[in-house]
Amino acid sequence: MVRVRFAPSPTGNLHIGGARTALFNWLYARAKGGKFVLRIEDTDQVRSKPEFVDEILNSLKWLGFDWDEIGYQSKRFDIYNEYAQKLLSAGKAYKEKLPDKPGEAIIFKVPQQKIKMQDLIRGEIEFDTSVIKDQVLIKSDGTPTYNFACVVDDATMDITHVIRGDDHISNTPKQTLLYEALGFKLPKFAHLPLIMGMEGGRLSKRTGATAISDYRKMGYLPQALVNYLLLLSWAPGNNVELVDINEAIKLFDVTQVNKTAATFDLKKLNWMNNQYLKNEDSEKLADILIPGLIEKGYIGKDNLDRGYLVSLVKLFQPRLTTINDFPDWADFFFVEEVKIDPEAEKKCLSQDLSNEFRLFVEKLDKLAEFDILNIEEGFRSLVKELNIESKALIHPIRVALTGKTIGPGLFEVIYYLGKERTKKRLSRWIKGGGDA
RNA sequence: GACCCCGUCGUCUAGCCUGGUCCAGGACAAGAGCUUUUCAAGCUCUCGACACGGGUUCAAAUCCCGUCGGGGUCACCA
Repeated sequence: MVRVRFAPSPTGNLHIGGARTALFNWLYARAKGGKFVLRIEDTDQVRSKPEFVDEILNSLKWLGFDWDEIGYQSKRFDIYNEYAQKLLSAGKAYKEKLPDKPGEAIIFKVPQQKIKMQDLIRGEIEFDTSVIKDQVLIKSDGTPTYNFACVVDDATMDITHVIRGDDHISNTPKQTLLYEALGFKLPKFAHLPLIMGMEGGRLSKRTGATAISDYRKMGYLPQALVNYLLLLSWAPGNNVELVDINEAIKLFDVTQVNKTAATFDLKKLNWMNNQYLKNEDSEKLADILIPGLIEKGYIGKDNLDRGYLVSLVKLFQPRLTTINDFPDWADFFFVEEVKIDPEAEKKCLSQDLSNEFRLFVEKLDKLAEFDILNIEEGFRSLVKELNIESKALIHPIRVALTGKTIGPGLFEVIYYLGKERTKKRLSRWIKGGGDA
């Protein structure tokens, strides 16, 4: 039975790197029909905060990584002490009292030897432990150190595969020594390459957002983020980029993960998010958008026309990079007074188009049916009569109606805006009293 | 600095294990154009890489060695 674990420390948010480690562990567990164990590494009493535990758990849930078990290191101090005592009485560890420390620390005597470890991703890695100092097991305040708690936990929780970041590779010989000293069976190790920022080095806040919750706030879909993370250091083959998580479970294999560190590229994530956004069910997308629209005062809590909203979502869906783009781009559908972008006004509405606008309004009034096809037909006939280019009128009308030079097709916009609002917005640009 | 890991287009990668089918394929980005309704969507095209140097071999991105480059770790943090 495969048992893997993800062991975050609640001293901060769940970040991109952690999420990717969680993803690969979760995938491996699901692929092998094993268990995915969560272990909260909260031995640092000062820096660990319960709100970070909540934040991490919520982010994992949002990403869709359900866990089978959860444990907290802070509840296992007795166990760590028990094993430390064993090493002490076996003569493999000793106590030390430092003048500036409260109590005695328990320290592991590091035996000098060569260690060969097998890594599922990298193959054989060799270390000479003579360069490693004796390791503190239990600190003088009675709490265990990371490497010790980690070994005791992984062994006693029957973890079969330790899948973690590359940065732990040099912890592995230290831990291997502890497994041997304690008589524990060694798990299999797989060290994932790190995710780096665009400017090189570790992904950091300077380079961009690192917290998963930030990506959620920025309007990324969890499926898109997971798919993007999946493609960092792993590829399903056959030039496939968009891979459904259930498909990934079938195809994933840790041993095929790359060895090279990957750079986090927001542009590709954006593309990926757009792919998922355009394929997402419009009803579902509307549901995701509703809270934000209510918050902005764009729609009412009680009197919202869901069908109408879904139509608008469909209009913008292919273009959205993030969920948050929708309220920004579709704002003109929800407010009475359109905010006209000054640049757009200068570009498209600086000349007097009173006559053209008035004639267009007349066309709209004469339509047998106010629908997209008829609106376009009316417009086309007007342009023909005026003997002008379509775009000479389309762009000014778009700016007058939406305040923007870009957006969905104009005739759809007019249809969903409705005749009255369209006329009202056009009349503002008709000199000498538009009677709309 | 010591130790460890890594090195294919700007970025993510396929190919490497099992040398020839690779004058290296795909995706993102970028650039150009088309879409005579914009683009933030769509379509088409272009640009662009085996880090370098030695071997081994009839043949090397693929195997070996060295150099260089990048990253990580060296805490009574995790």
